[in-house]
Amino acid sequence: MEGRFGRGHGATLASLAKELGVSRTTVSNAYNRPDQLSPALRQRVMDAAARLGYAGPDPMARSLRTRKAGAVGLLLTEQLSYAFRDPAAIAFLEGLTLECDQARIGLLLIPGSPGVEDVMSVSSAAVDGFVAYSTAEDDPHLTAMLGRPVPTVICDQPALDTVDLVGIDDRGAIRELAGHLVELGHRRIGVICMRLGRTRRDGPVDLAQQAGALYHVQRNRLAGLRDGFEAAGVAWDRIPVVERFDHTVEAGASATAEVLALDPGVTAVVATSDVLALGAVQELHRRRQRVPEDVSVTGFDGVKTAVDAGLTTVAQPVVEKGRQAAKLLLNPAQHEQPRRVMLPTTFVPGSTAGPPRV
Amino acid sequence: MEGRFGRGHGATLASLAKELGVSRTTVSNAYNRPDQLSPALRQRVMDAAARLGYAGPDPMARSLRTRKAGAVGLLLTEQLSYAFRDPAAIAFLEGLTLECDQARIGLLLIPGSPGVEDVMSVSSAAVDGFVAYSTAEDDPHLTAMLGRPVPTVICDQPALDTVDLVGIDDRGAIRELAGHLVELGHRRIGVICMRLGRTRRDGPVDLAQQAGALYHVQRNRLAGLRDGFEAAGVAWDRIPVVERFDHTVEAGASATAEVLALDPGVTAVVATSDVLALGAVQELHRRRQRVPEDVSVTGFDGVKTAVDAGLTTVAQPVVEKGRQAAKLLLNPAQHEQPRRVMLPTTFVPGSTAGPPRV
DNA sequence: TTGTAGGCGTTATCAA
DNA sequence: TTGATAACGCCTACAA
Repeated sequence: MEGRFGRGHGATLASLAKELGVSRTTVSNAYNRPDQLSPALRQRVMDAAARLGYAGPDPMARSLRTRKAGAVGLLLTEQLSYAFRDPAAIAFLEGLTLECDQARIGLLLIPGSPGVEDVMSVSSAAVDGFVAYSTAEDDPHLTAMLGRPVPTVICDQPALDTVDLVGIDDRGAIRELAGHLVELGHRRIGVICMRLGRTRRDGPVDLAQQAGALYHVQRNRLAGLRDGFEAAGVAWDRIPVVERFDHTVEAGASATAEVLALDPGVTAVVATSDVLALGAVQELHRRRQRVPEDVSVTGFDGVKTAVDAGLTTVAQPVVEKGRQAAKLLLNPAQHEQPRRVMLPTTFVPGSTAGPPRV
Repeated sequence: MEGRFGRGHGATLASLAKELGVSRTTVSNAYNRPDQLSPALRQRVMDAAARLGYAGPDPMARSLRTRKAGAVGLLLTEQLSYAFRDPAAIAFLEGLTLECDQARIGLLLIPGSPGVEDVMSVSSAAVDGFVAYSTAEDDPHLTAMLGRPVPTVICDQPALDTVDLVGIDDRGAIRELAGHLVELGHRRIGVICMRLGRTRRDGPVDLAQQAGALYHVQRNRLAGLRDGFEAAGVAWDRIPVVERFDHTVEAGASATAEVLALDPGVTAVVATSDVLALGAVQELHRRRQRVPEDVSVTGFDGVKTAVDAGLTTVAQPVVEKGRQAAKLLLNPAQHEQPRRVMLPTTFVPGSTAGPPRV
């Protein structure tokens, strides 16, 4: 990736200055402080620049000198392309960029998949700050990011007591959903959840695995469900909980199949995300089961396609999470106290949860 | 955005070297060429780094020295947040990031709205190359980008004979669609299109404005429609063409209302994008018109929601456009000849185009 | 295996 | 209004 059709290859601020017989300061000022210069001289500089194919101060040199990159980094800890497939991630990015636009700063998407141990992409990212979106507690990219001497904000997870956080009350929100199912009369349910750790694992998870999940959001959602169902006297350790590493509709469908194999008598399938829930509905329909007459289904997130499809779920303000994260980053903390922005969630009744079949 | 909770603020490669009583080279090697170092010494370096809070070589200084940023820039010439609202842009980004992931390089989203004349965000972006996505021919951001001495690829528009391009045959593709409508019997149609220039304008456009459009894609699509309809003996200058600056479903709806006011007798509304077409369908339904029984509607792009809704349209491989753009950028041209990657389009019959009402 | 030294291209400070 | 000088923090021949 070098050169291009022989255009402006070598001119620098210094070479321009020499050509014009002025100092480098003058050329620099022509670009950065037009008012510190006679218009005539400035024009001479600009003309010469055009003639020599000088496109202005080199961004890297400038960044080194000013200690500013003019960009913030987004750490996803997932294939970058995932961000454009997952509706919640897309909405989060929309919120983030809303603020970036306003502040006129760039957003650098930093590559780094869960399996990759190489954190060079993080340690060598030229940014003025980082936002980490929903990473595992033990992710090396996260560690690398926290090591960098720039402000940092975490969205969703993990909650660390040295870093600003934007999130929601996952545990409380899903507990409410559980309460709703309990009130409808459900006592025999199945749960499908997103990945609990960074290594691929698919299948049923026991209590220890639930408690040890390094994705705090999932851990909290499972804990919230447990809160809700145990309050109604349902033994949590008898509820099948099936994990999926991939967060796709297909994964939700196959997880549902697995839940039904584990307990064919469930009257409700609770998913910890809308995407998985959509898969559950799909699998149930494939089996000629009606939703919610035969089996109820609930999700989490409130993504548009799910809400449009009538899913019973909990909506969280994802775009707003992005905005708040950017705002925290752009207005760094004054005190030593890390800041917490907890956003409200809303129960979405939908039409996929009803009384259990009798 | 300075500092954070007093963590590692000052350590540099040089200070680390002094602390350890070794040369800067040694410390540098510890990070960049571990094999050029005795494991013991390397460990000493890393330990000292951890102790002093040194997070590794400064990215900006490294970039300056190596002349590599480890990122490519994406120029949208639109609010950044737009990229996460427009389905086609999202798909393009997915394609782009698919390749970025593989190459382990970052993607820098560069702010710059159509109205903004300040191109600092472009001239000071620390990137190894640029992809410009569908910009106006006269956009100053584009000019600034082309001035930078790094490789560049343009997607969709404008077609410049000095720059690599990825695109489709807009004119031919939509001509086919026009032919389809002609065959069905449509002779009286209305057209709604996206913005033709960088300044806000909404309303009917005349022939001169069509020909002068600085967004080549729109110009070509209108030309393709003209080709198709004139071939059937329809006088193009009698066809109402309504422009909308905003690319939203609402804009499509209001443009449709305007078309219908201009010619209440149209039997088909042709939109130059699916998003606008969706708005057309919406507006027609609001008016209790059946689609396609009363009025036919066609789109362009083949975005998922539109295809799912049964829209008659032309599908283009948007994700693939992103991949190809990234590939061109990552494998720079060997010759002086600019490269052209023209991707195939597919006619999607859908169910929103039928014979005209009699 | 380790050290020396020059320079990447710019901006900040201070003086003229 | 303009110029001289000193960093910014690092990489990399080259030498030892």
